Amino acid sequence: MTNKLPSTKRSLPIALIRAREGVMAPIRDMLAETGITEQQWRVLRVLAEFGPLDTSTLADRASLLFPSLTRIAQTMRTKGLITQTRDENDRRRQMIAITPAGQKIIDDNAEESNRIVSNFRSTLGEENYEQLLDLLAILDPHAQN
Amino acid sequence: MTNKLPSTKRSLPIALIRAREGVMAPIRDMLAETGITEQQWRVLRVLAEFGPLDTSTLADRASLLFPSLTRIAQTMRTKGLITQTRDENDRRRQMIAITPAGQKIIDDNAEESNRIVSNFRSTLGEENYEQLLDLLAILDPHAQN
DNA sequence: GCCATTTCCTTAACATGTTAATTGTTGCCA
DNA sequence: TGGCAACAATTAACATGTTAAGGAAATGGC
Repeated sequence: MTNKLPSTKRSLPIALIRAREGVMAPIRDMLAETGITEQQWRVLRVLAEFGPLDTSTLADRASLLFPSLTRIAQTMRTKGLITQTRDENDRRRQMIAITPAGQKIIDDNAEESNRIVSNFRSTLGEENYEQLLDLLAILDPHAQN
Repeated sequence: MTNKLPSTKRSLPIALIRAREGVMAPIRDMLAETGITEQQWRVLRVLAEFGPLDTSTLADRASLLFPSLTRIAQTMRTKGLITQTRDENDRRRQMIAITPAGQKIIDDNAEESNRIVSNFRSTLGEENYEQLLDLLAILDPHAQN
C-alpha cells in the first residue's frame, strides 16, 4: 500500500499558488498606488476589452464568483469606476460598463503592466512562456480553448 | 504608443487562477466530506511530511500568511488536529505538531488524493506535467529550487 | 391565466488573503 | 542595566473566496 502523498515541494496546487504569488507581487505593487485591488483591476480590464457586459458574462471572464462580483461592483460603482443599469427587456439582468474614470486607470497603468508582463516573458523565455499558457489552459475548467 | 493590454484570454495571472480552480475542484470535493478546508489540508500535509515545525517555517512551507495561519491554527487546535506548544527557550516561538486525529485524515484521504493527482498527470502527459512544475517553480518567489 | 420551475442576482455566514498596527520577548550595547 | 532595536506572533480592518439560502423576474407546461 503506497499510502504516501507526494512531497509538497512537487505539489501542483501549491506550485500554482506560489507561481501566482510571484506573478501578482509586482502587479499588486503597481495597483497599490492607484487604490484598487487586483480583482477590481481584472474587472476593469475585461470591461475595457469586451465593452459593457451582463454580470454573468463579466463574472465568467474575470474569473470571479457571483457573490464576490456583487460586492466588488458595489465598491466600484461607489468609486465611480463602473456603471450598473438594469436590462429593460429582462429586468433580472444588469449591464455593467466602464466609466471614463475607470478607463483612465487602465490607460495610466497599461505601460507599467506591459513592462511587468515583458519581464516574466523574458525570464521564462518566449517559447516557455507560451507553452506555460497552453498547459495552464488544459487545466482550465472553462475550457475555452 | 502601444498602450493596449494583452487580451485577458492570454493573461498569465488569470490563467494561473483558472488552472488552480480546475486542479482544486476535485480536491475540494474530497475534503468537503472530511469537514476541513483546503488550507487546513495543506497544513496537515506539511506537518505530516516534515514533522513538528515552528510557525514561521510552517507558514512558509504551506504557503500561508502569518495572520491566516494564526486563525487556521486556532481552528485546527479546537478540532484536535494539531497541538501548539511554546518553546521554553524562546518564549516568542511556538511549535506546531500534528495529532493522531490529524494524521488519520491524511491517511484516510491519501489514496483518493493520489488518484486525483494521477488523473491530472495523465491528462497532461508525464513530460508536460513535470515541465509545468518546473516552469511554475521559476515564477515562485521562494525559489527553493 | 396559474403554478412550478428555472434563471439572475443578492444576502448571509464563515474562512482566508492582505496590509498595518499591536503585544510580548529577546538581544544588544552604550 | 536600562533602554531600544529586532523578532515572533497576534489582532484589527477590510476585501475576497466559498457554499448555501433567499428574492425577484422570466419561462414553460397545463
